Amino acid sequence: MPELGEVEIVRRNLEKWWVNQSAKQVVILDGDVFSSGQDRFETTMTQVAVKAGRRGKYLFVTFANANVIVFHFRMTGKITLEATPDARFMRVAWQVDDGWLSFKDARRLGHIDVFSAEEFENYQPIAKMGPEPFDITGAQLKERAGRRILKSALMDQSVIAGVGNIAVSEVFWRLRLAPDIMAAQLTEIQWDELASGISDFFSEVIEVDEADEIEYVNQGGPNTFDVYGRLGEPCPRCKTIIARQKIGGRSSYYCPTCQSAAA
DNA sequence: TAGTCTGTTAGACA
DNA sequence: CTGTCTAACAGACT
Repeated sequence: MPELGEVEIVRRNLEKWWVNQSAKQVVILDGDVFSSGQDRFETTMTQVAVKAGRRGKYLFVTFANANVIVFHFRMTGKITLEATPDARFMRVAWQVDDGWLSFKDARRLGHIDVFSAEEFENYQPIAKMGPEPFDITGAQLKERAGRRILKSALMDQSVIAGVGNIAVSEVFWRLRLAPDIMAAQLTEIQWDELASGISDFFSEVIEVDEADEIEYVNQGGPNTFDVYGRLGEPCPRCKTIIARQKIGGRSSYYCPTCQSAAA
């Protein structure tokens, strides 16, 4: 579920489903999901969950004993609530008042860590992460991005937290930025538009996609985006056929007319 | 079928 | 340090 908006939706769901309770039963179906702390997982899960938090694309739950369990979904991970759990793709499951929560991950790229409070403080991916999109100005974004290809800079989590491949395609289309534009080419006004555009995009995702289970465009879910995943379809603005180009190893979808380099 | 795609990111390399 | 590429993995689509 991977970009910031979807992770935030799961965080809110966990606040409803899990916080103020402890797991009644815990089942580990695939111990490989732990990149650290498997030996502390079950004892931590017996504690009451105090808070569900998020930084960028990382989701974490803080427990009564101050331990923190961190979830990262990578490409295809999710947390579901089911009355009768379906074991397909399930890696870990735990029972709460409303049913069974489980971490599911078809591609098995996601991971879980169990940290003490101090270890969590020092967890580098979060410690080094840039500001949340809701808390950054255009000028700050410009300074942090440096002089790289803009897309690469935005996807660097230490520049700004939570931006992924879909957000880049969608926000670039809205602002009419060419997919391969360099950071140094943006005007001050465009930096401001970019900072607010990213923040608006995530706010909308959270609003539109809020649901008990996240659906992925690439796994049969509906495509609610303007250009992402729409190769060969007409641009919603000008009807030019949407193209695709790899930038920094990741596909960018864009309108060759609206998003010309000169713009 | 076989090849190509996929919402991520750490680590290897130039 | 910077940027670029790949692996990790498994399923869906062409």
